[in-house]
Amino acid sequence: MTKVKESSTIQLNKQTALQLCPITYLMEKIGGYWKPIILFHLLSGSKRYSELKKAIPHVTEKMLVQHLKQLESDGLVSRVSLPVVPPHVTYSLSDKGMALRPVLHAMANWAIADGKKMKKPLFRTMKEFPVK
Amino acid sequence: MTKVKESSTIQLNKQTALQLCPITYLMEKIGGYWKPIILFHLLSGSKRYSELKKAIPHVTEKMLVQHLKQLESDGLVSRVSLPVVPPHVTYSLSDKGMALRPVLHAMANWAIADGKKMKKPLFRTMKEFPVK
DNA sequence: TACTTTTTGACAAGTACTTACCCTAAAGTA
DNA sequence: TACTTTAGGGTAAGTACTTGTCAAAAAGTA
Repeated sequence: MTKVKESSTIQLNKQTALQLCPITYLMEKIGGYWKPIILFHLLSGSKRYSELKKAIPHVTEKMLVQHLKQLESDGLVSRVSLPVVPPHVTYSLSDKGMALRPVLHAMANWAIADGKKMKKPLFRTMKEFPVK
Repeated sequence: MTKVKESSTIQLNKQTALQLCPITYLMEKIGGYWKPIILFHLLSGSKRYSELKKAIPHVTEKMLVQHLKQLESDGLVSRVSLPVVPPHVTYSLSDKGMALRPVLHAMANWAIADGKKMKKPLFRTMKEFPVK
């Protein structure tokens, strides 16, 4: 990940904000565009790197790897690498990551409900997105 | 908001991704660092611009205004401006925004649970964050 | 031998996000 | 008169995010 200037104003203020706003705390962990999407796809079970790439077609490999690394170092995702050639790496949600299930479900439900209002509904039911 | 190059690869791919992944759909609406934080603060009732600024001390005015505008144009937030001097503007959640309550609650609950594991818990209970 | 497969790493370049600083309007107050 | 208040707008500059392209490693297959 790109290094962040530690001394900037926000960085300092964030210290206190983290202790005041739970959402701010969560955004530090899974904020950004890709992380929730990645976590959601892992909700249905562990996936190989290439499976994730297929499941999230519009993410670049760069982003996928980068965010998986961050998620791993934040303890939300477990990485298992088999020492074979070609490489075989699987990612899955850790217990801590699994604790995000209600959040991801709430997100998906909102999207499904909101998407249904359109002429051509985007999604039908939550069943389309099986959970392990 | 800064204009987005419509012809980029992701933009095109997003079209299809939106119809496949509900989380992607939601991230298009409230993705990013600040929006969930703003929405969370509006959960406890409508707020004046200056109240929001106080409640979220580390956001710059630029960001606050920009995201409020986007949230308004996405129909999640209502803006009421009284034609007085000095200006008096209040923001509140629309019905559509209110529908995000379960999402925001799930987020807050996760943060509270996760924060409790630390030596010095970040938050105590959800009661600290009253909801209208 | 040449090509394929899988999971990345390195680097350069472009795009988006965020900040910092200065400015306004018009009434009320000192 | 001078200063304060509120809700932003404008511009420039810095920082972070994202992409695109090139490359490796080592076994298996044509």
